[in-house]
Amino acid sequence: MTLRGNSKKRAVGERPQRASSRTERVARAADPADVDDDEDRRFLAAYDLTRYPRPSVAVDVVALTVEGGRLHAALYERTEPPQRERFALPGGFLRMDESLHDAAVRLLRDKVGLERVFLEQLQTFGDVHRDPRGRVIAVAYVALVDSARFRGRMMPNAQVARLDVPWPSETGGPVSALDAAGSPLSLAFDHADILGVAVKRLRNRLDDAPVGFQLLPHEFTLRQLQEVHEAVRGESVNKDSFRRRMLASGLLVATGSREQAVIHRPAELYRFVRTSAV
Amino acid sequence: MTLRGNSKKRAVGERPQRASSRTERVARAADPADVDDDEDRRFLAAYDLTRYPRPSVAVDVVALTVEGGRLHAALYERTEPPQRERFALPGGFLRMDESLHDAAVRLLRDKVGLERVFLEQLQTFGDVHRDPRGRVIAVAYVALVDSARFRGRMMPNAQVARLDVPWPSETGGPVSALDAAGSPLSLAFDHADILGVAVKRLRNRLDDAPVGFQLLPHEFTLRQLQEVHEAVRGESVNKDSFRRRMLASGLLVATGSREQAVIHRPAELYRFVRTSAV
DNA sequence: TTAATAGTGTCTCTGAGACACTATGTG
DNA sequence: CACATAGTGTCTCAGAGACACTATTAA
Repeated sequence: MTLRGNSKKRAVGERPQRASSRTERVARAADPADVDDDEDRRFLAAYDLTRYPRPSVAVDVVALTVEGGRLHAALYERTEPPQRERFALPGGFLRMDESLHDAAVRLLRDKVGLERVFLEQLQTFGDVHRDPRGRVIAVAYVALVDSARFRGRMMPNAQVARLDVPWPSETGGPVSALDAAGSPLSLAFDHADILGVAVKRLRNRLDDAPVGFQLLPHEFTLRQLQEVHEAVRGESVNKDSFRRRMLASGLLVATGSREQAVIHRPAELYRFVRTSAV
Repeated sequence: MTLRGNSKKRAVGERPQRASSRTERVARAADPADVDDDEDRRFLAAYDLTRYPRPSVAVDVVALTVEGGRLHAALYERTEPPQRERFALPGGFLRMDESLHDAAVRLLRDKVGLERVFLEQLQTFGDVHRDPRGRVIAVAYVALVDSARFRGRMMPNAQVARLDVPWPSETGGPVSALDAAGSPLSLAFDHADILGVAVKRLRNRLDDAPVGFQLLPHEFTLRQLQEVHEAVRGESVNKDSFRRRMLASGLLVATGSREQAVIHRPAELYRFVRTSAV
């Protein structure tokens, strides 16, 4: 490894050539990719990341659904301090052997009983005093769920709480959660802010991304899809242009069957076509 | 705190009333906000977050600019292992007394010499093996900078490297960085992916958000703004409709003065009007 | 005057909103 | 049959692209 000084003067970005003679092989060993392997191995053997102060890292999941034309989120009443009796997002601390995404999947499975749902990173919240236990940064994820999948899965201290979004369009701001009677729930930590960011992001994504189908059963009518969009946006949308836009998007495919047991003309059932971009 | 059992049976979401009698004051003390204060204080005194394993948390900044009609990012050649001689985003570990945003501001100031620039959280990267030193999650920020502000501020082992984005539209994927001669730089860790997510996000935001002005000096011509948009999108945009859209957006205000020392008709200089939404 | 870009006027095309109309199920 | 909602046809309006034309500066 005496070539270190020389190798550093090598033209930046120069690519190693295939080589067979002795000198060329030495030159090739000076390529960053090879140097790393040897040098790093020794460096890392003596290196201890945990010498330095580290925050705790939590993963919180905003599991959103639409029920009765309104946005809802899964919340748990905390049974242990701190902030006992307040309502919190399902969450927990990141384990050392799982990725952030895997942690969100695990928490959704263990705390809400849901698997195979749309899941996407939202944002990381890192204010110094956001958690009274100490320095905890929270990586928030958003899950979009068909409301039927919640049935019977909620724990006794949990509920799917209706969200009250006090701002129009994509303004942003905290969001409050209401119980079945319409009274506001006391939210733990900065979870009202996290809910607000989740709703804001979802409203934004509705315009361009193939989002919204995840909040419905596998087969659905255009009317149902429109009601989901209206619930997310918090305002009514034009029926005609909504139909045209959705049918023209190529994201929907007609199943040929129609909805059952309705008092009026039954609508065509559609299915979501997952595009290559997703 | 013997009311705990009772207070848990209290109707969910019930609001505390203002009260003065003894019994009412006890009932009021059962409100979560008050319970927390007392109960939490004792709980937290005995609680130690650091008993549990924690990852390290780094903050990495993607400082983007446009030079010569091309996107560039500030990169540092690593002088210490691991991955010495590879190029990395300016970054560092989060301190316990600063928020994530404050850390990004500090790193931008200390490592790139920039202050008061547009800065926004991008995404958090948390694959288990993304850093050979151990479990490190990285919260990435994007800074948008007028290229003139880089002049003379770069450290000797740093450069503003041209980005080569190998995908069209908002497809996504890793992005490579090129040196002045056009040869690819070897990027450290998962920083090619982080750059890719940064470019993808910027392309998306260009459509709806007041973004792009941050990449230009305080006063600029419409032509300059168009070149920035073209550099970000990686494709040419229609001049006429770009002008109309920008002027109609209300985000620009004419200064009344015109550009100097050009070989042709000088263009009006505009300034960015920060809207209330931002 | 010429070169080069700034900036305007106008035509067409496309997509959204509005609205009237027809279609098809239940009771 | 009436009722309620599904679904279609068509008009209008606004914004984007295209393109021709005028304006203004330096050399």
